[in-house]
Amino acid sequence: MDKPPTIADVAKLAGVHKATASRALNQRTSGQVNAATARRVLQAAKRLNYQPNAVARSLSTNRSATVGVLIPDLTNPLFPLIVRGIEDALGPSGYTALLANTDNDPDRAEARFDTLLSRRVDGFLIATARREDPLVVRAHEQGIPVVLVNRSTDDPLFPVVTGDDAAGVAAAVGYLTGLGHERLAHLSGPPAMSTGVVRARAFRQSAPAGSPVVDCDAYSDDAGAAAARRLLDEHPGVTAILAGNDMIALGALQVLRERGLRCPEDVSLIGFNDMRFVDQLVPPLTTVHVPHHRLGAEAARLLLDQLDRPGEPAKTVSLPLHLVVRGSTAAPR
Amino acid sequence: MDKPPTIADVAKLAGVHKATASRALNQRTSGQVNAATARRVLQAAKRLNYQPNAVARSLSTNRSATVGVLIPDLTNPLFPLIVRGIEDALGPSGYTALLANTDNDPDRAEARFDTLLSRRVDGFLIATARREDPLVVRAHEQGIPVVLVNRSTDDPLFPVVTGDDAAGVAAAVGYLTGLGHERLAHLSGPPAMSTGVVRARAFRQSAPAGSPVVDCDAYSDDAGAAAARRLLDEHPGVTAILAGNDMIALGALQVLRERGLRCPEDVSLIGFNDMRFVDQLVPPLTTVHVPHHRLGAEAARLLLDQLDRPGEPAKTVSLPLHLVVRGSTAAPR
DNA sequence: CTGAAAGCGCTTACAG
DNA sequence: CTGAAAGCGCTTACAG
Repeated sequence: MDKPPTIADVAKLAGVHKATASRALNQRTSGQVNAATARRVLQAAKRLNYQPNAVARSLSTNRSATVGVLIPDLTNPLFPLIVRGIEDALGPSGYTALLANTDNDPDRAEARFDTLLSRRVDGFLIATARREDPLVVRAHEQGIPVVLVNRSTDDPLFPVVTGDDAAGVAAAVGYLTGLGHERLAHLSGPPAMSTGVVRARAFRQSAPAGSPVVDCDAYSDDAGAAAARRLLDEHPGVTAILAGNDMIALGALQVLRERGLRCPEDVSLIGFNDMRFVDQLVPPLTTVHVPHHRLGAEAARLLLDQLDRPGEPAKTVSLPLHLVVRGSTAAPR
Repeated sequence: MDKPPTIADVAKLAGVHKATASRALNQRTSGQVNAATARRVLQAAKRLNYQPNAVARSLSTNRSATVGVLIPDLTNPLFPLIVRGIEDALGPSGYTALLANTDNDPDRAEARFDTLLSRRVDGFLIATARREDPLVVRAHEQGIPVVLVNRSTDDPLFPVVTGDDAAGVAAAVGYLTGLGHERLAHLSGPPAMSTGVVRARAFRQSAPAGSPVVDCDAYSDDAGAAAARRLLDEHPGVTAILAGNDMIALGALQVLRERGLRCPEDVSLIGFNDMRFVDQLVPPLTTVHVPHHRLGAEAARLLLDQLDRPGEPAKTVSLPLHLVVRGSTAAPR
């Protein structure tokens, strides 16, 4: 119940000045102090159960050992994986992630960004980027260290860690055509997001010329269902659908059922992400696996690099994806 | 790129002392300053785009406006809901949640707890409690404000927010017996957790005397599958299973398939939690719905209460649950 | 190798 | 109603 011990308490118990105690206690400076003295300080700290006050340290060093993480919504199963990747990579360096959900709302994102700034985060990991993102531009103007993860901006203002979507789409399309499908379609993600356009572009390049592409408003099952209805109305002969992501695939699956089309017998379906539980659907979903945990971990490492050595040339990382074949795909009849 | 403005900059621009600027800027103390002066300060702050430094404020007020949140694993779909509930309830008060994953490892939990303490969180929300939890005891001894959420300890050292598990189990069992089932069984959660024993106890009270209960080692599909195998080996005549949670139900469902038992025709199955996507399984899972978002929000509010008025009598909250009937249950044949 | 001092950016009794 | 001062708990040039 009493106040936790301060460095002054440790110094007094060890019989040294608190500056000396500080040096002894810090990895980086402990070499500056006599070994025997250092030992006394460490003992004193242990006896008092001393825990340095991170708030005070932040104020004096002007670094909070904290990074802001902007995600759309923790409740979307992709992001917990990314966040754990981030935390697992940050942990060993003593950094803590401060999470903020934007709900895909730019105003909310801006507000969260500001409160994170007022908490003096050392940098940001942004998983909410739109292709033209005023927040990202602002961060760049203010010279704040940032790494983009999962989604990118058109203008590459910062290092980015994404999956190799183009290759993933090519693999999916190749698998479908290899099965003998000729009438493919793509239910593409929102055009305001890099993942939406990159996957759509890759689809156009690898699928038979003229294969239909229908945009979804959002990465949601509802948007996917709406798009699937439009697609099937206009192109009833489609035998295989590549969805912009798994949520869209879920919506499409529901529409197939609605219309009495069997999957995969009548229409094959491929998702994107390999999110949790899609292997438990009926049929189990064939999808492109994205290593979200690694995405987060790589992004965190890149940010840590920036923080350690500002001004170093910033890498950009594209992680390989692979197709996971399950039950929602088959040769056309 | 230049340093962000401080309150001294604001004060200078407004032509007042920084103490006055501080008073004007803070809700609670703005009444102490002349209205016109206050207006000048606010204008100056706006012109400079002044954002108070939360770190400096924390050091001087000895409050960080930050709470530590201990969860087992963000990757388990229950917890993002709880966490969002917490964040949504904390937000309006200006508090930020600091998340820590314990992976159900007591040592990790202790380490996380300590680093959160060193960041001077004002209190904790603990979703990782075991029935006998040394960490909870320690928090209590140190007089730190804590609210337990989802799981409780045997010794009620702190306010707790949980679902009304007993009622939920009673509803599930009642529904099953109402359908005509007489040979029920329970695959119970880990006995080290309150949810495990509370649900098992309620099952014993509401199910026909002698109905078998098999413990699972963990709330996982693997543990659920193992337990289901043991159950079916010893009690092949069972016609309805109540699982300790949805993950256990998933494991059980898999074992039913393994053994060529149809669900719900041969065996009815009920889960617990109503986690995301269980409505998309085949068959869609009948389960007891737990309002995880509200659980988190209520717990956060209780903690905020404690923080506002320390020493107030602490409430304990038990939220009502309801059975969601879907396709995994039917009358016995 | 160690100490004395200043400073990080706020807040808050204490005077007036 | 406002200012001057002290203090929160650290770190880090600067001397010696």
